[in-house]
Amino acid sequence: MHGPLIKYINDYATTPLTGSEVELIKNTFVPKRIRKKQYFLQEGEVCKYFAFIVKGAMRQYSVDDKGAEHIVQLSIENWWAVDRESFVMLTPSVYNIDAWEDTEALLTTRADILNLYNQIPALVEMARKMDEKHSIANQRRLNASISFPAEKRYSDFANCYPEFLQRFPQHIIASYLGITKETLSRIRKQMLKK
Amino acid sequence: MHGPLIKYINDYATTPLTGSEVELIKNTFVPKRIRKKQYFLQEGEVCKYFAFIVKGAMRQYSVDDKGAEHIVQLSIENWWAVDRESFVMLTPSVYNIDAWEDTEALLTTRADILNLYNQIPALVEMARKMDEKHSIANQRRLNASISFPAEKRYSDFANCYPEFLQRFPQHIIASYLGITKETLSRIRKQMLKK
DNA sequence: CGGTCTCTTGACGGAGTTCAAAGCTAGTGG
DNA sequence: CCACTAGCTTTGAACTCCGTCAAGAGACCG
Repeated sequence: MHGPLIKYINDYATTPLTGSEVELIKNTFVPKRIRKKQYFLQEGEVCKYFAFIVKGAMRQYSVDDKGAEHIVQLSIENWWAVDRESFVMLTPSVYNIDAWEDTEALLTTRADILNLYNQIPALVEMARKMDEKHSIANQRRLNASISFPAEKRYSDFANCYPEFLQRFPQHIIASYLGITKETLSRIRKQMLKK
Repeated sequence: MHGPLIKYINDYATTPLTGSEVELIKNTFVPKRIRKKQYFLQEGEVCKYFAFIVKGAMRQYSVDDKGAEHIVQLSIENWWAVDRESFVMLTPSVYNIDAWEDTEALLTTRADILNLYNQIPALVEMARKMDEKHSIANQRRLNASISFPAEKRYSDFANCYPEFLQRFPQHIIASYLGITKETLSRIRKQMLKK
């Protein structure tokens, strides 16, 4: 169960985890099943857990005044699911996170992970690199959202994350891109002509 | 000259910097003047330096096919200026960073800062917290850009960063929000009526 | 089967863009 | 002290992309 997480950390760190470090991690990250449609986090709650996805798919979204969902993050295997703002600041979250497919995840709390940071340098390194990667991806997405028209955003997304097109339906992708499902449908039709 | 940076780090870290650590930092961060309109980074270059702004204001933006600028980041005193993607991955940047006002900054390279991370735990801690904060801010902005209409994005921005309204002209703010200067002008007119 | 979820299509409306022109402001030099 | 310029903001009119609403067509699953 913890294999993918250990591999993930080792891939990011310069020196591999020792046996005792692996044990620590196994004791700290607790396996949890989240069934399709089940909430991992609901709006208004504090996000207590940081989840590493071993299998499955999750989505993070806000809901506006009119009840419309806006997807801010999609995650599949070897990704993380968490509302960082709520997790770090201990403030109520404005987001919901739920499972789009039946999911197996590894959960840890803020206290436990801070504790691990003190004991496992490789984990600190991994966290830093992960944050950097995350930060970069967000920067790109932000730049795309203010600089590019919908069609280019979609084709960039399709190139960059082809797996996601298989795993999530179109109206979810549309919401992630900040457009409606109808607009995405029309864009795809346009693109076929070329 | 290094005072604000030392203070900044101490504010983020749990234990204050020792005298020798302060010395290390002073030797690693090199002061640099960047005059108004002068480039700190040009599109196509690799971003070699990480800048802490002691005094002044800078902007980071991309330029699209039609020559229009899209502001992705604005920074003033006690903020950082860098294209993280280029800095970390050593890839040519798609952004420009230039000084909007005469600026005094403290510069360091990737090699030097990685080196410092090994010697100053407080700096690692500061970097982690800074990344977290940055990540959170980006998440908010992203969510805003796909969830909220222009007027709400502007009023949120005005509440959150009132200093920026003083320091940057309207057309810069408009670009940062992903709208045209004309639209922002009309939005402000609307808001005055209320 | 019937129900739920998903995708498509059309007609209409609205938020925001584009283009063009004019007004405003602050700094510069005579 | 005034004239001039450059950068910034405002305004109007036409247009465009995208959202909204509504209806229908597949597809999948119990």
